[in-house]
Amino acid sequence: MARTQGSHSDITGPKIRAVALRLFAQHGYAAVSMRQIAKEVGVQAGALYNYIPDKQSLLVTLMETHMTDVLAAWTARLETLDDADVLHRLEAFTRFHIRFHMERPDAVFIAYMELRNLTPAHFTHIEALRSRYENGLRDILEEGVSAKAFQITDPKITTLAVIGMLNGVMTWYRSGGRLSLEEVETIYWDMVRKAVGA
Amino acid sequence: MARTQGSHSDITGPKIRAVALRLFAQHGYAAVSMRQIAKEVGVQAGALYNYIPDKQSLLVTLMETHMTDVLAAWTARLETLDDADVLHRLEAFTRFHIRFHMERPDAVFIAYMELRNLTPAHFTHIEALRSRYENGLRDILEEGVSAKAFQITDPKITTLAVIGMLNGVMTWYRSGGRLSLEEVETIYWDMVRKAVGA
DNA sequence: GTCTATAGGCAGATAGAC
DNA sequence: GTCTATCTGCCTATAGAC
Repeated sequence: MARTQGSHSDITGPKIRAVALRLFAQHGYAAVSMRQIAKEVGVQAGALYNYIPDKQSLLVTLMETHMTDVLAAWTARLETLDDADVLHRLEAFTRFHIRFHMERPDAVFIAYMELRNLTPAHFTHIEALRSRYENGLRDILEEGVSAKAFQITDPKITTLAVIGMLNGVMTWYRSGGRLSLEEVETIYWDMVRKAVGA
Repeated sequence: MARTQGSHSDITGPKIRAVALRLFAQHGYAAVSMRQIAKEVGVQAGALYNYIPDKQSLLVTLMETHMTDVLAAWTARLETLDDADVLHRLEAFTRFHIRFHMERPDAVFIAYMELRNLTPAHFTHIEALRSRYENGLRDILEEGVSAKAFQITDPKITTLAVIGMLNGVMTWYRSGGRLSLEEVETIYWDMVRKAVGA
């Protein structure tokens, strides 16, 4: 049979990751076959193995990329706020978290839901990245407690509670609904501010 | 070959559901085979089909059972509080939600994570049950607003934010840690109370 | 770098014996 | 009600041609 497509393709690698991100989020890692990914990329299944050693590595790459992206983006945002007081930094984190995560719902979903499909070593690695990000919020809360700007009994738990609350947005918000994302941010910021006693 | 086990077993049905609940939560619906379930139940794969028409029905049954259990338990709890004021009802919901869900982490995880594996009809059914439960919280919040006991700009969103915050407990709390569940409940109740402006 | 073809194995579900 | 055996089909990953 004649080959159906020629070689050449510097974009096949990124395309594989983009397709996998969408399919893994939609159906779950275990439910997606390499053949499905290949079909949507537009190559045969065997060709995928020129870009990835195996299916699991593809998943790890997607999760790692997402976590380092979040970290880098928040670090960059924080640098623009060096002189801001602790309340403004908390507001910045709240709005940043909602907006950044709403822009990549597939990556967010995968980074949380597919942790159980990682080997222990990969799991530890990904969770370390997540901790570094969450510590960004914890640092703000602890500074607010020291400065007596916040009334918090347990900054570690408050960190987890706030992150949990903000993550909830991803489960229900759809653009084109009753509220703009800006309005949702403001409502959540109001709740976060009150919850920390500021 | 001789059969390895005799017939009779009124407990095989419940056992199948218990095993499936654990395995689906641990590895994900798509990653668990009927043979795996059968092995842990102690029967051959074919025998499972005396109890369930197919794999998907098993998943639906688990999710439906969980949702009706939550609804029934909260309804029962609410009936013991008929004369309580709105602040006490909100506290009761907060503590109930954390405690009830922490007692069945597997069912909670499945009921949230495996929604994408449902047919549209099943999805609608399960989501309707979830809405009925969440409306229990929304009713409290709206009553609190009417009574001017809470300062909330948007009860619908506050409902989702509070549920999201409380659900976060399931992702990190492990018994035997630094805090008892009672203490965690109290910390979260403190945040919920402040967040609604009570 | 992509193709075709295939190895080797496991999947969900069913049939018929007991 | 459970067994064994099996149908049919898809899975991941690799080999070798071009």
